Amino acid sequence: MSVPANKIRVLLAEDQTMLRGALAALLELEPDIHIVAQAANGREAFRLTRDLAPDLVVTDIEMPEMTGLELAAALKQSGSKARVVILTTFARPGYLRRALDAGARGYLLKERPVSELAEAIRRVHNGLRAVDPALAAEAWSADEDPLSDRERQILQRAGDGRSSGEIAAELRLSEGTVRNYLSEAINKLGAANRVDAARIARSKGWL
Amino acid sequence: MSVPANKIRVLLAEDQTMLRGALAALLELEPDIHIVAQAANGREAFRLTRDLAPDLVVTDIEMPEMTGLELAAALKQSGSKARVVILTTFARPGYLRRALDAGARGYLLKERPVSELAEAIRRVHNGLRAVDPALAAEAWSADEDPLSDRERQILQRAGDGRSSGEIAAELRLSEGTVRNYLSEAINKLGAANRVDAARIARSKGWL
DNA sequence: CCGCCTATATGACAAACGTCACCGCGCTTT
DNA sequence: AAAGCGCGGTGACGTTTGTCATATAGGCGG
Repeated sequence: MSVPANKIRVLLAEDQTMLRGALAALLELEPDIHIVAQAANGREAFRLTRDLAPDLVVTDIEMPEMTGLELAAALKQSGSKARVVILTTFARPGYLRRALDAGARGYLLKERPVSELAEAIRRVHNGLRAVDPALAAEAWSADEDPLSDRERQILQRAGDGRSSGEIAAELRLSEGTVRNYLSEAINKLGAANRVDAARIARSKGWL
Repeated sequence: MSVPANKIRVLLAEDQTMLRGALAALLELEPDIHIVAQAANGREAFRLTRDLAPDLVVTDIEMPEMTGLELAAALKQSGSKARVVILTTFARPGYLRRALDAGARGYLLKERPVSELAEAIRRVHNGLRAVDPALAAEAWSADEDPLSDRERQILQRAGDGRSSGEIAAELRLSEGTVRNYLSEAINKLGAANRVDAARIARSKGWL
């Protein structure tokens, strides 16, 4: 493998200031990596990526304004050439699947040391993939998201403590229909009730 | 302020490997700070603090085995001379109050830059306090936790999707009693139902 | 011992929830 | 045109939840 003539130009998107700053400082110490910009949310990251055309975007998933998964999809759709590495706390198969569908080349957990992040950046910049091996294995055998869009919408709100009536009003459905969708979702997930169903779906990365 | 003759000996407790490693590396670059050990959970941090007697413990709150708040309380109770700085994502008044009750001298958010962490470490080592100013102000006017121990126990489980019957069996209460406690909690928190109540209590740091 | 407080329990009732069978409409597929 | 399908809706039924009034038993200061 050849040493790059120029540094890899990286944009870092992460909403937690302390982690973002610490990672930027450490990555900047690497001889072949340069942080061209930092963003505290997905929308800012999208704008900066368009303006600065970094080689690579390292992004968290759960951020305000726009999630990292939405960011990856938006970049892909806008024809950006920046490659995307997802960096997240969550080992949820559903997240990995969505990330790869959105064109991400790397998926790394915050449970791993910083050195692996630098390594993943190099691999992806060289056209390879960098997916956490344990998670990749798990994702292979993991179940598909069985929820429809409606069920997802409704389950999100139910998991937040809204009543069937409130959800129906918000989504302009009848209350009976909302109950029907919830019953379906509970059944599909093998849950005991709506709250349990929301918990399960969240844990799998389906919400 | 005098420059310390010897470095401040710090133990760092944080369960997320990447953040822990990055902070340790950056703090170690400070001329007056030395990381004597790292811990990935509260129990380990407690043991290492006993064995290594650091000047100061920087700890996350939400960790496996033992939370940072429990760690602070345990250190205080065991007569440890190590001072405690809490470092957390959550700007919850209830957390701050519990931290100070447990003897913590610092409370800093992960929303702040790394430089402030180093500064907080120095302040606390010099016998001062270091509490996030915005949060301190908010905590002053914040409401007291109105929940009893029983209500907290029950609300936790209800927020996880357990039924009244299941909770009753687990805690050896009658189902009616569980419903009574939940009704009380819902009323105290001004919530619409058990799930809403759990959400509110969590957001205030009472669960 | 008395009164009071707290924790737990009971019963009753209305509201919300979960389930199921079934309907109607618009769209595809054939 | 007929059949099938997905989405939304209805009605009915039993269960769970939320509320309230009330009860009992133990602890504790006076």
